Amino acid sequence: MARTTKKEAILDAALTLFAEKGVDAATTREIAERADTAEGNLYRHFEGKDDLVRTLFETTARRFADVLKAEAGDEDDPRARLEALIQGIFTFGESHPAAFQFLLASHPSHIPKDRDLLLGPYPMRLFVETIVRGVSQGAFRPVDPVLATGWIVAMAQRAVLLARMGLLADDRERIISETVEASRRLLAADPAPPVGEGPHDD
Amino acid sequence: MARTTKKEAILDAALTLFAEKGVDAATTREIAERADTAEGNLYRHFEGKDDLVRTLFETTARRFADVLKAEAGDEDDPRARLEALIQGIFTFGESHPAAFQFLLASHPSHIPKDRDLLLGPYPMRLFVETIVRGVSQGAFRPVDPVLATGWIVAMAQRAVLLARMGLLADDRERIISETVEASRRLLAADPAPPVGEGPHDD
Amino acid sequence: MARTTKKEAILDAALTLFAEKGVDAATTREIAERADTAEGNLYRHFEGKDDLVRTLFETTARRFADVLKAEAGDEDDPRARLEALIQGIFTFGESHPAAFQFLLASHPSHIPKDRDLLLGPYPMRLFVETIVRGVSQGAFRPVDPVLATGWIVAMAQRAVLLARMGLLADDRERIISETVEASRRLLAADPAPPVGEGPHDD
Amino acid sequence: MARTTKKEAILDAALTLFAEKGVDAATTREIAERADTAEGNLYRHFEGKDDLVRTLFETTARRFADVLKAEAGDEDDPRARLEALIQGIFTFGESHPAAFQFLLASHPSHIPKDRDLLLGPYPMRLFVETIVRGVSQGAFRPVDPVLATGWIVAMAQRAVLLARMGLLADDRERIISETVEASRRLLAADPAPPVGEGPHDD
DNA sequence: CATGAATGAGTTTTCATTCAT
DNA sequence: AATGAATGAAAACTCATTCAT
Repeated sequence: MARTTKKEAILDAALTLFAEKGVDAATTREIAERADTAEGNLYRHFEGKDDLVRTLFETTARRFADVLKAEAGDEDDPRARLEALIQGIFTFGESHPAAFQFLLASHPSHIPKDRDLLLGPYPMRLFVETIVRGVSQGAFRPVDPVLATGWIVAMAQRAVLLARMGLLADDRERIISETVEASRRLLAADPAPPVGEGPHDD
Repeated sequence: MARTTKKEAILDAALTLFAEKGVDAATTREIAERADTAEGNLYRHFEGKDDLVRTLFETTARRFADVLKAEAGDEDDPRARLEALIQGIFTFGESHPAAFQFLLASHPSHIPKDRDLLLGPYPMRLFVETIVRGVSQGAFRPVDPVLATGWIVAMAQRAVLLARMGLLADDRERIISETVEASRRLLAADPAPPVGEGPHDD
Repeated sequence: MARTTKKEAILDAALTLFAEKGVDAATTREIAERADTAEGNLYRHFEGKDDLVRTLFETTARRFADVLKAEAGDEDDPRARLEALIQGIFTFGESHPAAFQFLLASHPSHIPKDRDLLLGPYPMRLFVETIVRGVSQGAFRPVDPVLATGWIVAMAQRAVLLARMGLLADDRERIISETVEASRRLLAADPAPPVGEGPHDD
Repeated sequence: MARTTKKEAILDAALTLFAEKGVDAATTREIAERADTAEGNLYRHFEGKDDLVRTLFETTARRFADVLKAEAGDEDDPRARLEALIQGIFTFGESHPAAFQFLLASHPSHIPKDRDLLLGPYPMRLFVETIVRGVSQGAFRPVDPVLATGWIVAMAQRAVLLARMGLLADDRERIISETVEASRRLLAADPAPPVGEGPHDD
């Protein structure tokens, strides 16, 4: 009683294999086998292996963004929203491990357009926007929002990887709260200095 | 009377190509061509492509560690030492761009032994040791040193990548000092609370 | 609408070439060419060249055994049966010259399991069984049946080879009858000695 | 304190490897390694691999003939001489196992000239000559001497192989005496029939 | 004589893609 | 839609032979 269509089965199989061994090392034959279909059938649903990769990048990135959005909800406060987004990275890493690995470990040469992934309609944008707003509202100290996004996303991703490799002693909850706390410190606005004695930036 | 041996030429060519297009996409033919040698000669110096990858991992990781050590010198203060190490990541990213890219972007399935790269005799260990010492001396707040190493290294690496992709407005110096400052905030020990009024942790 | 499948064509081509030039000297390219197919197709039907060799050993040995069985029919008398089996070696050598050559001239290092070919479910067993029976019935003189099988099979095979090389003056029929006669003399039971005057076997 | 020259070391190494894995499967690199010399040096002593094969065929065939001659001595009686020659096959098989295997198992395509090996100045000729003489003297029954040589040599060779494979229960001495006895029966002249009662051949 | 790096043509094998059914 | 045999270009790898030292 398969609820999934053949096309979905192919996408699933490909995603898993791409994550496991990398895009190049995964063969169309393996993908077809794991999707329990004929190799030729793959070309009825996709233009070729490249198309499969492209499609997967888009859907997994969108799925990632969806998880982040769901986690952030309509939270308005930049600090709370940012923390929810970070939590979302962990959630996604756990609920979609293959997608997480695929998005992270694919060689740049396979990524359709680097800028898009980072700044396009996809995941990173949510961070950048939140940080931009937080800085302008004074909730965060002034930093380049793209750089700060890079820092925070990289931190969370690395935390997921280290946890997955069994290199961290703490449990899941603790790792997340530690990483959230770290991001808080990273962006915390400095306490307002006594009037008339502010720092000189020049 | 070339100063470089053929073996070195092969390693160089392979490193560049592996970094550019990924290990799988780089062919032995390309490598040989770029090294200006016959394809077969590659197999006199290495057991095969895999051996080439393994060798490169080891030498580039070691080279990375050497740059970090050189940058840190015999600095003893954990704070200063950590900052020097971070500076080292940028230095290495600039002086050995192909090695940097290769170490970062190779698919895990090509990495000989993940644990070794992170905790073995190689780069990451320098960070972990420094943080352990800093925490025990009270210079840093108490954190899991492996997790903190992950954060900081990931931050710096991502900063190098973003800069390389032209996504950052600031100049090199500024990006480095920002990233160093970020790591400082990440690990800064909290000010000692007034006696008798400390926070309750339970 | 060829009656033969591509797989059979490949096996045929390989057998011929293996017999002609030896397993090592026959290339997959030649095999594919002679089978009128693409080289890659060879690897859909077989795991590799080794698999091809293995498969051919099994099928040709079985085919050899089949010819022997057909020739021996349900003949019960050990003498008659043995002579039919010897006749079978010649028949096989003529009807399947490539298979005959392949079985004979392949280097031991290519033979999957020497014992099997000689004593396993295959050709030689038929001889051994017949000789065992003949000895126990007193039709043959007492000899090690394995050794006797070796003698007889080797004799017949060598006769086929010498004939094929044009070194024998006699015609086919004569060579066969001579060889059969030779085997008869080889195994003939000694005439019962007059009672009381027999040789002492100590 | 090597008594052997480099050239001899190369011949030895090649013979062993050719016997073990076949001419094609043995590489010049292996041969050089086993001879403890440089690969290139092989080409100082021989024109190439083919020359090595040719040389080995000649020397091993000659060595085989020498063993046979030594065994036969100046024995004049055809029966005794033939039995000594058969004994010689076993002697050679034991004293020069690699040479024995090399002469036997090399693919025909590597054998310089089949006729020469069988009938030329080499081993087989000794058998043919002895049998021709034995037949003309009435010591042996009338048979094609080439065919009879083939039978007897094949029998002895096969006996050596079976013994080497551990398929024979009897000990060395017994196997030899059995094989000699077999050849005796093979060629024994029929008892002269009473005058006027000769056999009818039709 | 000796060495072993270098060569390049050749080998086995892989794999994305096509196509007849 | 589905199949899986077939294709062929390209991949990794081998190896007899050459050559500078």
